[in-house]
Amino acid sequence: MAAARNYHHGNLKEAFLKAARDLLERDGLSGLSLRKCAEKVGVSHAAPKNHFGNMAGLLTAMVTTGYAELAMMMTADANTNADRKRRRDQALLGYVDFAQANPALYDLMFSRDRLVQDDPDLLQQIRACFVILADCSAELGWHHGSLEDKAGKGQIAIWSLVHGYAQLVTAGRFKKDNMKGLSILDILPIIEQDDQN
Amino acid sequence: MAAARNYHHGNLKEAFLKAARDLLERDGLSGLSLRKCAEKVGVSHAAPKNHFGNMAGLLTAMVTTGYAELAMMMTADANTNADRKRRRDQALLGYVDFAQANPALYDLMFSRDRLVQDDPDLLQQIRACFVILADCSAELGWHHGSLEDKAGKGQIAIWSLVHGYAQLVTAGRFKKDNMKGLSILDILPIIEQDDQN
DNA sequence: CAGAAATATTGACACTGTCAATATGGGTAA
DNA sequence: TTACCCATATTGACAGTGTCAATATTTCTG
Repeated sequence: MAAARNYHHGNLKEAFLKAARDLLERDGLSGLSLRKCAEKVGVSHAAPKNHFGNMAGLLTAMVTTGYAELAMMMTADANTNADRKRRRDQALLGYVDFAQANPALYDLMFSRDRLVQDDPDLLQQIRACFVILADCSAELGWHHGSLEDKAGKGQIAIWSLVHGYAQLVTAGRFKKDNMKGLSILDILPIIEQDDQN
Repeated sequence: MAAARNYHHGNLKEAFLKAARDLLERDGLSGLSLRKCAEKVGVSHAAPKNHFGNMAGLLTAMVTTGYAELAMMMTADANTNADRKRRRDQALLGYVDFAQANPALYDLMFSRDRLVQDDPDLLQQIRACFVILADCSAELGWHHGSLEDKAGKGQIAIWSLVHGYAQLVTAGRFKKDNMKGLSILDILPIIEQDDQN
């Protein structure tokens, strides 16, 4: 066997990640500590250092797995042969689903604080999510500007919209009356420029 | 004089808020502590308790002033008689300007962790910002859905877009090549539904 | 089987938020 | 003025935190 049940504990790294994620969603980021993770897993308080270096390393590793899961949620049952609009809808719905299922982790994923921002694995997973969103935005309408800007601006727009929506919804910023039966797909088409004013 | 130079220190509460904000933007949220604030102001380490109760109280008060400033930035040089489109543009630009000028505070303002979410003053300031954005979204185009949904969905859409854009920009998530000379006003009009696909 | 390397533990340190007990000073009424 | 009360500030203590150096233990390798 390659990486299972080796050494003393056997896959302690993944055990830490799981414990940390449980604590994060249960008690919030301020309720998460390395020592609680260690106790939950059943090892000494300094054990995490061997696997993550420090707290920022643990959080970065956890966030990296979060982006990987986010990418999976966006492409879950997406038949590659399906038309792009269908893939786009699936990606946006999956994006919001992920945020609602993992609100504390989602917040941390967009925090500038406490993460190793230039971690190569993290950057790679972020880029993978960006690629999926870029595919979504390829057929977005475009009123002004040159054609070559289309892709770049479309990516910025759709990521801004879905990220803002996801975070504001999970933060409870919108009144529930306004949200009845509403989804990100209902919000997507309503922003456009009103030229005759 | 009413509230200046009273008691021992004189306006210690505002001194704490200013010190906390300096530390927040300089060292990030994880580098901010009550004891550092107290030392910076020149009082004992337990002094903040009298004014804010605890750390969450201090952060909540700071965030509340942040929302007040955000509202001011959105309505800064907005002539009430100006047409709505002009006021909308000013509000969106002011919104992004605020986020870029106070990135750490802006992040904290949308954090579910470490704040007293049901603080009345905080809720009031958030609502004030929402009202301004609601005014902005009143003339947004609307392709589908009934008229009575217009206002609610428009508010959700525009707040989602500008919040997502502001946070992703301040987090450095967009490549600088794509952002050259771009503003939120360039992003606003590009999202619409493509019906013929 | 022995040495090396990876992994885990122990003990310590400085720092943190919070609290109870105490001290200090301004405001107010006699 | 004097005496009192109350808001405000200080002190000292405590449990909890991340981090590190030193040490111990287990696994891998030759």
